[in-house]
Amino acid sequence: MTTTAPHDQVKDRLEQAGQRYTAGRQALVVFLHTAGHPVDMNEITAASPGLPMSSVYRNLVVLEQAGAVTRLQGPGALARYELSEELLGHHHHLVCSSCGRMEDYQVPPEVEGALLAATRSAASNNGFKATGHRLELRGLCARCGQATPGATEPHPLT
Amino acid sequence: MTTTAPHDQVKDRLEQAGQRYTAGRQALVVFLHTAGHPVDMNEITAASPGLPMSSVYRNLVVLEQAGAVTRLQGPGALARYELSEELLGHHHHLVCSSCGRMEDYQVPPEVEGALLAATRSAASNNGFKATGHRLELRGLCARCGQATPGATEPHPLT
DNA sequence: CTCCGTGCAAACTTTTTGCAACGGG
DNA sequence: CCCGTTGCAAAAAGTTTGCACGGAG
Repeated sequence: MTTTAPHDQVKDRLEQAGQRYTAGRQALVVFLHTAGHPVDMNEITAASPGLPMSSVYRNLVVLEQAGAVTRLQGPGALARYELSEELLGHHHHLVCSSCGRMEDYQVPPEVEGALLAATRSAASNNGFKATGHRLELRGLCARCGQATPGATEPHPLT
Repeated sequence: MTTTAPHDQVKDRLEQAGQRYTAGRQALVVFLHTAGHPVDMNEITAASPGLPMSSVYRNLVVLEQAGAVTRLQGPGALARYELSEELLGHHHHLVCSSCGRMEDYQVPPEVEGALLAATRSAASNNGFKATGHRLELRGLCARCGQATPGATEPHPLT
């Protein structure tokens, strides 16, 4: 699961963008990589107490612009971040409607094919030029399975 | 396109929740209904200058809890709202990666079938109990088709 | 020496909440 | 009358920005 973090690719992308692959950025990439699922600010700061949020946000912006990180908007107000599909490969997400947690998820190839087809057929629709797709499977994660079903309140932490 | 707004269903739902279907709420429902796509606060307040945002937010919460309105998190920071699927029927969205605008979109039945199948097969995955799905087709809307492709900045307005 | 990156604090944006006044049933 | 609803203003939550310092190239 914890295969070596994609430091080289990230470094290349950053340097192409005229940015350095500093210690803080490496730590961020390692954290995103080992987390294995899209993380939010709470998770990041919980993992490194004292780390200033502004630096984290700034580094996330830099990494996003370099194409190394993707920012996702979950159901809640908090943004979530993960390594980009260019590093991680194409995938989708399971989203817990109770706590907002996300997990990566690969759909079966037939479904992926159907989504590709839908993207292409939508390419003509309404003047919209569709270029990609994003699927969320909503439900309850293991933690929330038994708690307040139907609710939308966030869970304690992580 | 502008079939009669679903006042009766909304009213029923609100009354079941012990809430009234006031003028402000009716106006909101009419606006959501005639807009025909998920709208954000800017669009709402632009349509009714002077209307206090707090009331709009509160009414949206009430309507959401009554199951008449759904809150969507677009790519940007602003939340978008539309009439719930219970009123509008099941559908998905085209999302402009440049300006954040969303349009409703029905996928072909085969794709919908594949999504259902994926939802069911994910039901077993990771302890996640998948109960529904949400598909976004990303691309450029008609307005943004020629402008700054690849960018993620919002467009002027509406 | 020159920039890029960092930390801190303050600003900003979006959304929520408290409180007093209003008005329909 | 009562209680849900409204408006205004203040607060909260999340994110962004300005500025000065420090370290890498």
